[in-house]
Amino acid sequence: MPRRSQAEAARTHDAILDRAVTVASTHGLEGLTIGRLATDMRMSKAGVIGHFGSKERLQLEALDRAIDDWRAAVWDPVAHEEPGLPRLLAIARRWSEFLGDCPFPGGCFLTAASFEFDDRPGPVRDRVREALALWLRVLAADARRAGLDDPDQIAFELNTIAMGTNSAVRLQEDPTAARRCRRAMERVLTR
Amino acid sequence: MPRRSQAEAARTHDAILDRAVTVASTHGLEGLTIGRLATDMRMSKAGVIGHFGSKERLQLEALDRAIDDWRAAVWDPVAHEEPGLPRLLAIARRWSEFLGDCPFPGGCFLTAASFEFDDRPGPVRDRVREALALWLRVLAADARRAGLDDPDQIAFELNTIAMGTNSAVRLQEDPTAARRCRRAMERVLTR
DNA sequence: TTACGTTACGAACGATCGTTTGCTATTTTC
DNA sequence: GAAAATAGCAAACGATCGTTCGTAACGTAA
Repeated sequence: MPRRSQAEAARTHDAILDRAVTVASTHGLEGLTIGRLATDMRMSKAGVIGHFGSKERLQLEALDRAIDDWRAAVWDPVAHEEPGLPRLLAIARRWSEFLGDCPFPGGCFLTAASFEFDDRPGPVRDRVREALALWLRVLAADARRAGLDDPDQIAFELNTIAMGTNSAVRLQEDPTAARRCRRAMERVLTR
Repeated sequence: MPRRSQAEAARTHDAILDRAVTVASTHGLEGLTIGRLATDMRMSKAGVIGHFGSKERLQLEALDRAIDDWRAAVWDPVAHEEPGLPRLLAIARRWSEFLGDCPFPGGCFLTAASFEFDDRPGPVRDRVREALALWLRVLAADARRAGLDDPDQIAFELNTIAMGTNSAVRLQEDPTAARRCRRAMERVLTR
């Protein structure tokens, strides 16, 4: 295959990332391999890695892509809601829907990455941690605005519910998980 | 190294499993490799795998060991408590202590395995799922005994809190996570 | 039109993966 | 005491890992 134009190369880059996010959602960011990605994309390994320089940078770009996707799916639809309890309730609804019917075949990418890298120092872990910490601050800020007691505890609880729900959906294949998730979150918010 | 007696071989077997559980708690059951295990144990790869037959059987034995350890650390100390709310509160205390100060360097093994294998069919996933389902039934039974509304929802919520707490402890290195975990569980039980 | 930059390839690198084979040394069994 | 069973090793298997190299083909800018 000959060289493509720069515009086409950018599309190739994107397509590789799409595939990377899909594969990593089930096999993990570490289980993601250049060779498999190359086969899937009908490219050479060198052609794939050439777009990123190293596997770690590929992992980081895939992670950023997944974060963007997540924000677009969960945060953007509710960002316009009134800050405080109304927005928290909207988040509870949207978040649990997202977990119950996830766009990635392996469930929530960020939850999986959290557990995969929680004990492995490096830029991937740092990035996951940063994204999660930001989200916890967003939740706590709205909880404070809503006048709820101990906003950090509220944020903590909402996040644990979401992570556990991912497991209930994927591992236990519990069809009621999304409903239970929303119910649990609403209980936290309205007690 | 010459052959050892059967009693010594059993000890070797156990020592390999100990190491396997430790390594897998941070690197995952898939990141666990025979070669690394052999180096750690100062054995040959063949000597290691000879005890288990295949990597998958090693994974399953390590998983069973981790399940036993977990039960000894969390369930056994509270099993004698009065079934119902008293035991659930004891579980909340013991479980959150366990999560905050885990014997494995990589945090709760079962939580990690849940997320690692939740989308990968096979005996490992089946075993994790079975163990978790059993635990959920135990929790729900006590919740029912306690007269709590929707016992399955209670079990679901307690489990999500535990899983999320593991992430807060490991990834966020949140020193208040264990306390928040216990508080969240008690709120679920006494509302 | 020429020169340069870049995409992507094929091939190879050393390392490591899980597993198998052949063997030795020892324990266990008869 | 002879024979069978077995723990563990050394070496090698083919496969795959991430990465590097040289090169061809093409787009882009001078």
